[in-house]
Amino acid sequence: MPELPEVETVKETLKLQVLNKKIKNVKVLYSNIIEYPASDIFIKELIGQTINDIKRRGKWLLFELDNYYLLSHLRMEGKYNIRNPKDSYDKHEHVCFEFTDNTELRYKDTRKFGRMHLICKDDLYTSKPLNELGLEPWDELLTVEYLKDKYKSKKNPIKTVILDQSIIVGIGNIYADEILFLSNINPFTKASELDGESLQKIIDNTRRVLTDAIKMGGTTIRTYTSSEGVHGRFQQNLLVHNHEGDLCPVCKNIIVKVQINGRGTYYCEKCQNN
DNA sequence: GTGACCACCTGGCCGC
DNA sequence: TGCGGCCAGGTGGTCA
Repeated sequence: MPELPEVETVKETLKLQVLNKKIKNVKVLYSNIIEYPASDIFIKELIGQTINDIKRRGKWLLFELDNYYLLSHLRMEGKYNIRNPKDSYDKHEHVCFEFTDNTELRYKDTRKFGRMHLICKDDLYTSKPLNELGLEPWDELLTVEYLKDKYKSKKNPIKTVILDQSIIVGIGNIYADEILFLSNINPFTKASELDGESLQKIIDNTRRVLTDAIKMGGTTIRTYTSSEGVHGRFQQNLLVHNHEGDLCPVCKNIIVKVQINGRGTYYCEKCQNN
């Protein structure tokens, strides 16, 4: 499933494929994907716009157009593919952007969880959804003091809180397990009970894990691949996630899987004792 | 403000 | 072999 490194990989791939292309028409085949505005307005406003740049904020892709930003969240299995207009539609292709050069960018999403917003350029960071996002992992404002302040009232397990996109963006279930393992932090520990040393480890290992994952093109688990079927290689580096019953790479204890607030969580009971 | 729970959605997997 | 039920997951909404 796309987390920050996967979105970064998709962004870079798309920049090579659709930059400076002008939208001739838009087809919305499953309107629930379009969160804002109504799909008929979404289509009308997109026609004639050119894709001038593609950025990323957290797990959101930001297509910079002439007058708008098209925001796209891939959620679980969203992906983009360049197609020929003559290609038949896959049943999971829900939105199609037709370009003036006779190519198409199609949004495919097996589970239909992905969402798109069309936001006026001036409102990008003051309106939903970007105004509710926390700090990027590499933001210099991400410090122990920042996390102490954000976590002081959080009684939930750190595994739950580290996924909170209003504090740090980009961490999903896979990387949360890896970050907590590298930080020797038990996923059940209440966020408010973490000391400064543990918070610093979370910051350092978040940056380390996500940087490494981006270098390797992200992680491909189960059905997820990025644009054009590019497979990430970081899954080979996963130390605990998806390793239930395997030996811990550090202490050789058995890695266990538990549920924390409904999320599958993999960890080593011996190494992760803080 | 916070936490718990549910809905969204479909393919894969498992047990019968 | 076929069927039913459960699971996976990120996010937003509702309610206490």
